[in-house]
Amino acid sequence: MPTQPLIEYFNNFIPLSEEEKQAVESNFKPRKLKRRQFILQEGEVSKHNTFVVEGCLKMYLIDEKGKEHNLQFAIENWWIGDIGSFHSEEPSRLYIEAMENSEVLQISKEDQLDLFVKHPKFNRIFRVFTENALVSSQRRILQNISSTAEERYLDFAQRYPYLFNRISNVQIASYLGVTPEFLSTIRKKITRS
Amino acid sequence: MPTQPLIEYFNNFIPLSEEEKQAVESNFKPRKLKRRQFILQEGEVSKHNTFVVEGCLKMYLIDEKGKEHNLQFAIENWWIGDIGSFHSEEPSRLYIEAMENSEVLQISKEDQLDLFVKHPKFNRIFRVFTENALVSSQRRILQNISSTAEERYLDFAQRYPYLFNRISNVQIASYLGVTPEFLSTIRKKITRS
DNA sequence: CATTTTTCTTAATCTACCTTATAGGTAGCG
DNA sequence: CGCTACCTATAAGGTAGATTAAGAAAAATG
Repeated sequence: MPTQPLIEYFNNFIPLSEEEKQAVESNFKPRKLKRRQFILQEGEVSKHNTFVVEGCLKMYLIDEKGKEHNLQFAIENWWIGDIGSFHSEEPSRLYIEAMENSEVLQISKEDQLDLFVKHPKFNRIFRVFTENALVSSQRRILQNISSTAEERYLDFAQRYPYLFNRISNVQIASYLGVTPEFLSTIRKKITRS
Repeated sequence: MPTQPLIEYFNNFIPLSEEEKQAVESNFKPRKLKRRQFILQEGEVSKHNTFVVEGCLKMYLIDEKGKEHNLQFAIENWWIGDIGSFHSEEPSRLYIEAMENSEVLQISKEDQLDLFVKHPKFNRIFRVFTENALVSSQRRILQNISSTAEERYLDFAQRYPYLFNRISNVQIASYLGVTPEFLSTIRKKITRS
């Protein structure tokens, strides 16, 4: 049963009934992704909410100069998706790409609405997930407007050690909002001290 | 009835039954604030979720150098609160302060949970609010890591004209993550061109 | 295994933004 | 109304971080 990890994930959060487990089983579709494969590209409407069973993905913006800016990473047991486009059904400005061969579970908008109506518990579960995501997002904003790149880098290493040891510095630099060259000088400075 | 603006606000979003209106009426408490008055200070646990009926508030962090960094403003029909502290019941790192004499409606955590249980529609309403807040928050992160201060300033002016004409440049600078002095040079450059 | 692509580093030059200081203007407040 | 606090502008000098370029190491790909 490919949805097992997701059922466990929900169940750890709030215990699910058999019907609720069944609903997860039937509404989420498994999908295998190869490294470099996209599940969303700029201009497309985001049709799915995605849970990562195995692997690693990134969501990013490409600016007018062609540079990538990472908004989010997602590894095992994380969610990823352009919520704005998913709800407004307007074209996304973002890309979501597998950084490793990955395995995900996806739910469509209709199926998610259906899940919320038939099993209201998920309304509450997703409200709390979204609240948690908002809290992280706000913490990151405060850090961006109040800390130096070095402080942000050290915090990232502490906060996400599993990501830190899994992705390249180029990707971390893009997430922090600095160039890879400058991240390299930061790293040199840190090891010296 | 001081909760009338909030009831209208909810009702415009999703029509409410009479019992639901009644529940809003009885769970939200009105409160008048004077300019400079705090409804949250660093070290306190955030006990309320706040809706602004009239006036203007800001939520900010004070860093180790004593500088304020604005995370959010709120005027009429906006929500403000430290969601992280509100849910975790851990001390907040943030301040929420009235920038004008204001009138707000506040709900406590128990009352909000009670509202969600007795009137599940609010679960859905608050899920959608939180999603919208997350989308804005993510847009701001992308802007912080990919745009210059000048671009962020022009975007702020376009996106929030009512705020732009209501608060000082010092406050805008703090929100954008630049010093007031540098914002002043940006403004000079813009008017010249 | 060989080849191509990506990653990390270093260094020089350049720019966005900060710091400190000064001063006139504007608004809150008794 | 007048005082005080805050706000805005300006400018000089300083620092964080970008850009460009180039080479070596590591990893992906076939």
